[in-house]
Amino acid sequence: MTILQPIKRQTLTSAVTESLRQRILSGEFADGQQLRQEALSNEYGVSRVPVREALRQLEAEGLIQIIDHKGAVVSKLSLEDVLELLEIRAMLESELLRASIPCQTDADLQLAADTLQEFDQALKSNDVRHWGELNSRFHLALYRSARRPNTLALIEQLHNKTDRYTRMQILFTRTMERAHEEHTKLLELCRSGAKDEAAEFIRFHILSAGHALESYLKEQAAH
Amino acid sequence: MTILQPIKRQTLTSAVTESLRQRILSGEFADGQQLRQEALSNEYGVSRVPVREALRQLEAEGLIQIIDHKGAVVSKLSLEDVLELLEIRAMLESELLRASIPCQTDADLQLAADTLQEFDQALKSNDVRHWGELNSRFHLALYRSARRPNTLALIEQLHNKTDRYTRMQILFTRTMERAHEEHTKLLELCRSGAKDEAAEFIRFHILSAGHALESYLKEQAAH
DNA sequence: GCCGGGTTTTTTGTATCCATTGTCCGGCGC
DNA sequence: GCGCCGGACAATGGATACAAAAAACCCGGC
Repeated sequence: MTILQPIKRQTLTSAVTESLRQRILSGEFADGQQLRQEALSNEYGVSRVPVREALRQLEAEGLIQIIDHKGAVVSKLSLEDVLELLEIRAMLESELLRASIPCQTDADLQLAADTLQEFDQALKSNDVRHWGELNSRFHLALYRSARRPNTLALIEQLHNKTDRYTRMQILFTRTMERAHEEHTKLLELCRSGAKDEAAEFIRFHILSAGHALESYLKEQAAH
Repeated sequence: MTILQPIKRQTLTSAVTESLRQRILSGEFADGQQLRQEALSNEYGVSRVPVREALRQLEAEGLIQIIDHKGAVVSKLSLEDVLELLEIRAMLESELLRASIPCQTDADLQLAADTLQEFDQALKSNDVRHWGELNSRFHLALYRSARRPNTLALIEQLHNKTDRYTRMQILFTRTMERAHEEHTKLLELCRSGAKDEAAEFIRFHILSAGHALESYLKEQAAH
C-alpha cells in the first residue's frame, strides 16, 4: 500500500505557469526570446487567458519581462546583474546554512546526499538542462532544517534567476569537476557540524561562480 | 518651461495592480480580507481580465494569496513570518547601507532628509495610512547611491510585505517619537560617513521593531 | 445537532470581437 | 541613393457573453 499523496488538482493557469517556468529554467527558451500568447495557447491547447495570467506571474518572479503592447521576452541579465544577485545569494545562503546545520538530522543529510548523487549523475551524462534544477535542489536541501520558509522561498527565486547563468559558466569553463568537489566538501562540512566553516565556504562557492563567469565573459570579449 | 516628463502610458492591468497594491499597503484592505474579482472590476469600471492579471501579479509579490476556486485574500503573516522577514531585511539593508554611504552625494542626503521631513509630518498628523510608504521611501533613499537595482527591488518587496506590521507596531506601542529619533540618528550617521556604525545601527533599528511587535503581541495574548 | 443533497455563488476557462499599438515595408520626395 | 512617411499587418490589451466546475450555503429530515 502506497502512502496516498494529496491528489494534485491544479488550475490551468498554475499548470501553464509551472511548465513555462520549467522551460525557461531548462534553457529551452533562450535569453531575450519572445513568448507569444497565441503560439503558447495553441501549443498547450488552452485559451489566451491562462497564458496571460501565467506570463504576469512569471514577470513578477523576474523570469520574463512584459513590455506594453509588445509582449513578453525571457529576461536577459547583464553580468553586473548576475554578480549582484550572487552577492545577495552568498549573504542569505551562508547565514541560512549557519542556522540550518545545528538542526540537521540524518534524514536531512541523506536527502541532500541523494540529490547530490543525482546532480553528479547529470554532470557525468551531460544532462545540461537539469543541472540548474538539481543544483538548486541540493542547495535548498541543506537549508530545510532551519525552518525559515520565507527565506527559503526567496533563495529559490534567486536561484531561478541565476541558475541559467551559473549553468552556462560550468558548461563553458568546463568546471564540472570543481562543482562536484565543492558540493562534496560542503556536504562534508555539514556532516561534521562545522557551521562557521560551512557558511564561509558556501559564500566562497557562490561568489567564485560569479568570478569564473566574469573572467570567461571578459576573455570572450577580448576575441 | 517645465522639463517634460515621459508621458505615463500604462495598461489597465498595471494601473489596477498599482491601485490594489496601494490599497493593501495603506491598510484599506485588512489582513485576510477577500478580494472579489467581480466587485473590483465593477468598482474600477473594467472587465475582470485586468483584475485577474493584477491579482496574479500581487500574489507573486506575496501581498495576497490565491486559493484555487476560492479566490484571493490579503496575506496574513504570523509573528514568526514577520520576524523572519525583518531578519532578512536587517541583513540586506545593513550591507547595502554600508556600500551606499561612501557613494552618497549631498543631493542623495538631501533627498533622504526631505523624505524624512515628510515622514515626520505624517507622524505628527497621525496620517497612519502613509507611514509605511514614507518609511519605505526614506529607507530606500539611503540605498540609492549604492547603485544595486536588484537588491533595491528586493528590499522594496520586503518592505511591502512587512510595512503594514511595523506600522501597526508604531501605532499600538505609540513609539512615534522613537521612530523619529532613530531615523534622525541614521541620517546623521550617513552624513558623517560612519558606514560601519550606520550598518550596525540600521540592523538594530529594523530588528528592534520586530522585538517591539513581539512583546506587544505577547502582552495582548496575556489578556 | 448534524447529515445529506440540492441550490447559489464565485471562480475558472472558452470563444469571439474590437481597439490600440508596434512593426515592417514600399513608395515618395529630396 | 537615402531618409522618412504612411498604410497594411500582426500582436497585445481589453470587453463581453457564456459554460463548467468547485466551494459555500441552505434547508429539510433524521
